[in-house]
Amino acid sequence: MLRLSKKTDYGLLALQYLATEAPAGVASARTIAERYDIPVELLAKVLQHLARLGFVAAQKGVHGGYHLARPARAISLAEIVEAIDGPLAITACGRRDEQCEQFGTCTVRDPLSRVKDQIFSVLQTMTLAELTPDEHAIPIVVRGRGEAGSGAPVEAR
Amino acid sequence: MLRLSKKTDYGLLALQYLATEAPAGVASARTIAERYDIPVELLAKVLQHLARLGFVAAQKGVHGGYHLARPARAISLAEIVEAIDGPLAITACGRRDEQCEQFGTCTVRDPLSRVKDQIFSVLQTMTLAELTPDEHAIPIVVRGRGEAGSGAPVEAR
DNA sequence: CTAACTCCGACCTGATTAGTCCTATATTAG
DNA sequence: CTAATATAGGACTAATCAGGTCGGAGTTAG
Ligand code: SF4
Ligand code: SF4
Repeated sequence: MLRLSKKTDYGLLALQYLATEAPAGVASARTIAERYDIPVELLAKVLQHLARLGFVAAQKGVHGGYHLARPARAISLAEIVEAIDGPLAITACGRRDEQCEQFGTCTVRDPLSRVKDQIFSVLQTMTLAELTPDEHAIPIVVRGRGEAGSGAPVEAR
Repeated sequence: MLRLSKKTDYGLLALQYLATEAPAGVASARTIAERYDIPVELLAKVLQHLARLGFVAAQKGVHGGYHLARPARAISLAEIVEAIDGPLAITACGRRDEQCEQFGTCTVRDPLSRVKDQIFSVLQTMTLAELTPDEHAIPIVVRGRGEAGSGAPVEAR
């Protein structure tokens, strides 16, 4: 159904919190979890993972917590999604290793791969800084062939 | 992981077959299933579903089968995906009914909805006719604001 | 030193999906 | 008419994966 996992959802929520709401940009897993009513341990795991990959820095101890390790504008959605959900793939043949039964005879693999690249591109052009509802989004237009404007371009509200 | 279901994958394969390979544009579920080595019953169910929604027309009987009910150029990927996998949604709050626990406090719902619209737009601008690897794809560039890192615009081979 | 608080890694469980099976109905070749 | 072949549709089972939970290790205030 083309959905991204709840973990990713929570991750985005947490990162967005650290980027905008958190006092001094620091907050513990517990604080964030209570703010959004997320299972503490689960969010903790997500943050741990993000810490290992260098998105956030962790501080143990009594007044510890997490804070962004990189500026919000330098973190793309694509990075976050791939960090938590693994490499982006819309089909089962998502990059080497596991290839589906009909890999050899498949005639839609390449075209679908192109679609995947386009989706990836969409995710890559949006940064964490633009994720907030406050900051008015910059209009982004997806240009298709020929008729540029026709394809229902997504605009800022 | 942002993946579309195997059913959809099979559906695309079948429709693409009917659009290009099938002699006289007609083929039975069995034929297609054997062509791609897909479980017959499963593909049959997918095709039945597509028939009910008017994508293909079914002909029962000894030399029956399915054929496209609409021209390939008039069928977008978005339609097919939504027909089989249900309404496109990248989050759990995918349109009314089921809303997740943190619906009220969520601060990323709206931005993510915009992302969804963009992805939908990508799927909508691609038709079944362009799904074939033969037909050389027209370069499609997703324009964001100035240069998103590796950018990697999607090009025709 | 120790108690409170935090991050950390492994485990378990329920939901979704992929796949199977069985029966009914319609069409046509012979 | 009858046998073969095709769609139609439901119900059932198996496998996979995401969501959630548990106990443990490290760090710091007092
Ligand atoms: S090889 Fe073809 S059928 Fe298999 S997962 Fe990739 S696109 Fe789908
Ligand atoms: S409401 Fe927010 S947290 Fe819940 S599914 Fe939608 S985007 Fe995710």
